[in-house]
Amino acid sequence: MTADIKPGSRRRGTSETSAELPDKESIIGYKLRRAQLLVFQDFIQTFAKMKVRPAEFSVLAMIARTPGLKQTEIAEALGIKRANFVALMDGLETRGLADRRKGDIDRRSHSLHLTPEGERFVRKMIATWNEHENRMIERLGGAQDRDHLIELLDRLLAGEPSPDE
Amino acid sequence: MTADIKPGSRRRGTSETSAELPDKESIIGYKLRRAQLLVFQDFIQTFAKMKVRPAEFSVLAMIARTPGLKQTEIAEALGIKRANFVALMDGLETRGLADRRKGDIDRRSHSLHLTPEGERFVRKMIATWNEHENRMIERLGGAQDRDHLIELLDRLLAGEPSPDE
DNA sequence: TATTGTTATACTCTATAACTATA
DNA sequence: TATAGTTATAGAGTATAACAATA
Repeated sequence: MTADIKPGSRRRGTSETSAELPDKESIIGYKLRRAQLLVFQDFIQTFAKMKVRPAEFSVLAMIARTPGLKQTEIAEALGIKRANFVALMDGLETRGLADRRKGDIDRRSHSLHLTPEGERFVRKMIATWNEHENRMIERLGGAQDRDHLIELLDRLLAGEPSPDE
Repeated sequence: MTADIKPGSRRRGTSETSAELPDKESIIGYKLRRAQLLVFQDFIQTFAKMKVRPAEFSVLAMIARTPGLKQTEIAEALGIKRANFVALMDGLETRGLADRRKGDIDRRSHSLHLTPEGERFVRKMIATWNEHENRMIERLGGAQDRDHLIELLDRLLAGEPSPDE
């Protein structure tokens, strides 16, 4: 259960095994949190005019990609508790962007779809999103670096269940 | 102001300029959030027995590295609003780990120090932290990959002011 | 009995305004 | 007048328990 870190890589990082005081600049979780905050802040500013928050964006994008999924399926896939999903979906429905349809076979479930207005809204949303995402890719140094970052983050996430109930 | 992404890197990522529906698996902010949540969850579990949360850890580590800093200096460096720092510091003081000393020159300010018990606590804390951090480094593939991840995150953060008031 | 969606609720983080004591 | 620390408070985001309708 000991770490067993690969050797020959101490060019710049801090100690792995000693009792050295950690510097926040080399702590994975700290840097991850700061970077995530920055990216979300850019996202929120970019989408302020459209009144779309990150969670709403991910729900709309997922309904657009795969219409007809059940509420619980979408909530689970995005790591949102189904209890908290209700108010989020209420908002999208009130704004006329998406709607719930009673399932034919299982009448407990709701399948989710975009309204025609929701379809139009999502098209504008994607354009705005490209603007934001390209800005982040530029900061990273290009799409290749983006791919590399995603790969490293996937390694952290590998084999983990969705953080849902 | 258009993106101007480096060419020749479309091996795996999704489109940068079209109106394609984004897949959550290739969205920087989404992956960043999930990875950060996972790392913090591991941190919280690892430190459950010591009753130390991430913010408390970073404050204790910073006081240990640089004793005598003012409250506001530490709060700002860690991206914590000074109003929210008060309760956090109250907790550390109540537990006998750190204390505030009235500044000699400027008697409005408080300089922060560890108590002797705080020093002992921090030593145990660092050992526990190494356990957690090594687990994360292992997941990434080694210290070199950790360094690479930190570098990519630093690019996102480059030139940004601390997200403080 | 179990599951889907729902309500109510609570707890943590974060954000802002206003106060006090010093400067 | 401005600053350091503080208080109070409000808003997100997230977590759990329990209920009604349906399976």
